[in-house]
Amino acid sequence: MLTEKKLTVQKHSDKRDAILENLRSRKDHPTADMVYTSIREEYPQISLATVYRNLASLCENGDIIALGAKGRERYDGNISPHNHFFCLSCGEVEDIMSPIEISGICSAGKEVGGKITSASIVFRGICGKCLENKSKNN
Amino acid sequence: MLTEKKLTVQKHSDKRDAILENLRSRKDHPTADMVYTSIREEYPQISLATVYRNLASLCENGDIIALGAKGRERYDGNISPHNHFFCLSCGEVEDIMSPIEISGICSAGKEVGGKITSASIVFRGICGKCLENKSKNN
DNA sequence: TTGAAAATGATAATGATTACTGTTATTATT
DNA sequence: AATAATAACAGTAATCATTATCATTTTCAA
Repeated sequence: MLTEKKLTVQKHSDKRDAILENLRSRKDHPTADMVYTSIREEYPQISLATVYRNLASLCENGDIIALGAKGRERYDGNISPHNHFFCLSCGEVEDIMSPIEISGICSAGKEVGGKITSASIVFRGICGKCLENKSKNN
Repeated sequence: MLTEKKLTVQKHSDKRDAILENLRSRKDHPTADMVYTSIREEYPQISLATVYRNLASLCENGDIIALGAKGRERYDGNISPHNHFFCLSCGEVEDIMSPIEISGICSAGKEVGGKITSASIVFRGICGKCLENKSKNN
């Protein structure tokens, strides 16, 4: 009945380290497949399943962030608080590093019956590149 | 080459009206499948594809909002500005109606090369129901 | 009424992610 | 160092939400 997650001890993994390092070293917000392509330069025989598995455990460890993108998930190796812009046209995600202040989160916390662990601002729109393409094609 | 979206004239559709009415009349944030189940009480022969199609066009019309939930999309018939809380455990979405003020969006807009069309705050955490279940099973 | 185009139902196809299985690597303990 | 337990792995099948296709029906302007 109770679906307890079996508590396991994580062992060392070169692949997981490499995936974390890969995400930390880049400034974009790659999909699992993009990480797979990139990491294969170092580990040509790595399996896509391994990439997915390690991305999931890195998220659980709090080492990286899953951005909650639609359709294909995107990951961020930068875990310092910042916000994101999602292009509705091409799916690209950009960092919004400008400091943004939110007032009223406290009352939001009271409104939710549960526990809030994170809050961030999601900006949506059309990125510069897509705007360009659009103007070319009209 | 240029993938122009063919400009079509939308014709009247009872199903689309019913789906919009369904979303407006409920306070939760159903998935496409949940809408399908509900709307079949009125239109037992409706196809799931029709539900998906109409949810998409209602979004394009600006009549409803897709919340960008992970895995399975969720829809909201309330288009007045408000924010949402996503439960990381069960996927439920709750409204955050408390007025929340954001300052600094302007500078964020400058930072993005493109055009920002919407901004909202995403709260994540564990909902009350999941917190309860967790405490029972420990 | 008629004809063009949108909407629909049924279902196949797609594509991202997860599950499974047999094998390999890690690590604590002899 | 050898052993044993189990986490991590590669390869691949399975899952599942969503989209595409296509033949038919409905809408609606002329």
